[in-house]
Amino acid sequence: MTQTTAATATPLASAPPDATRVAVSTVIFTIRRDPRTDRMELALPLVRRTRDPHEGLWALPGGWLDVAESLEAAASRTLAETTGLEPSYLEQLYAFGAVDRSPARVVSIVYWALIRADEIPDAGIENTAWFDAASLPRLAFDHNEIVGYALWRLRNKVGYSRIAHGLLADEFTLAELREVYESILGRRLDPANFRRQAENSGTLIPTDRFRTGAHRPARLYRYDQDVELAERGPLSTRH
Amino acid sequence: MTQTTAATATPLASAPPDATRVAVSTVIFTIRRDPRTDRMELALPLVRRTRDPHEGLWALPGGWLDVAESLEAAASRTLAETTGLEPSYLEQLYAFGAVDRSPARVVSIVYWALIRADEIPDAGIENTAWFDAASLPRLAFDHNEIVGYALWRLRNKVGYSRIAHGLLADEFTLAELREVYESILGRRLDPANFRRQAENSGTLIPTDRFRTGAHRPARLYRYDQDVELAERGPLSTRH
DNA sequence: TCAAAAGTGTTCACTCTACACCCATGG
DNA sequence: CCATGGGTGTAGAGTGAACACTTTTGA
Repeated sequence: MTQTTAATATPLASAPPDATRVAVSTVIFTIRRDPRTDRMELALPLVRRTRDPHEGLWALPGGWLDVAESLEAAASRTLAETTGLEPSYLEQLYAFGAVDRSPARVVSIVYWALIRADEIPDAGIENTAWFDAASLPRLAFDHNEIVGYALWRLRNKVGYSRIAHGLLADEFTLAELREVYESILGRRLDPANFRRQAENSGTLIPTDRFRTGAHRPARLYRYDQDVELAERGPLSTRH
Repeated sequence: MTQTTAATATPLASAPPDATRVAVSTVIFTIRRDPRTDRMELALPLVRRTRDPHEGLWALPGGWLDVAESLEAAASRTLAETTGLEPSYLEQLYAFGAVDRSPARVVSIVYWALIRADEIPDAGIENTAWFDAASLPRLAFDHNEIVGYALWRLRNKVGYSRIAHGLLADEFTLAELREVYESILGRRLDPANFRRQAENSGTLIPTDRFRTGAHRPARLYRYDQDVELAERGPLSTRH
């Protein structure tokens, strides 16, 4: 089972033939209100491929790893280059390295990220579009599988950490926070019990401000910055 | 920030100059009884480096990724080549890719594994030795950090999954299982409560056999194979 | 018969869940 | 004043920690 040695002309400028190349991709979620159902839903940006493998299909934003940059730096850079986004949360997801996942041998280090809706530039970028995470088209390479895993991790992690933070503005009501959890977990949560859990988590700071609307005003909360740092695993040296 | 084009002569046989290379390493734990303290402890095999970067220091078993093998296959192969071990549990840990973690640019996909003491070949392998996971010497590259992260993951995962299985023989007493948990978590567990939790987990099958010893014989248990499969995440296509 | 591990029972504190209920606001 | 979401109270089920207690064996 050896790799073909035909020196095909590839558009990958400095790629040595016959070598394994390292790519970096990012699954980046935001949350938005579906105007039709009026429900919050997870969305992610995809980039339309303009070159040969899977040309025309949508793919995760990403690019090649530079020799002089770390994996996380590469994820940030390629994400910004393809989508213009600079997420507030970025974490390594998994390294995908099946031999047949691309015509050439590519190992992809995939990151996943969260971004607040207000951090998304208004001006769309050429060949980039946002999709409902629950109903994606067929994507290039193994990217459907990758998004599925990212969703699994997001749902998992929301259960024991405060990552919902990455999807909300600085101040938010408990109902807004609950809506984030509901759309990630895909089920309704009891407002009364959610409130108690959130208040007892020790990570929320009530403010003196209220969100006024059609009904009784709701208190605005902030996340406790101090808790933020303690929560990360042993690998997080960033920030 | 462009790539340097100097063609340096490197000892890495088929390495294209100036490219990022992909390595695979494995942190593989077993459990053994420390003859001095009579306590169970986690141990892992290390390989003494015989070449230039960090020659003489101990390092994790591993090697280069082959162009025609998957990441997991490479982890299994390099582990077998350097230590002769074939673990019963193998899972991807993390991809390490800091620019300065090696003189050359190397991205390491690190796996972690568990192996039962009875699966370890008696005959030691040249340049390989087992170390107490709690008191390691200074290792080559960033391998101390990697082992630390693997320990963190192991402790984490033992809380919500049944991986302790990978460290025990087919049949075991609850006291043996408890000792595994105690050595992983680093603290004593109440035998009575541990028994109830284990029995109520639905993953243990009591046998009719008993382990006889100095005192009252203890019932032997097996793990339920059916539960095994359901427990894995969405990525596990193996087996 | 005694030490020690195997195994059982009970209590307390805490958490999750369901759901009844009161409060405050805009219309 | 009333519909609606904000916010509180409370009772039941379930779980984990602590620990007293009984059972069974080898020495």
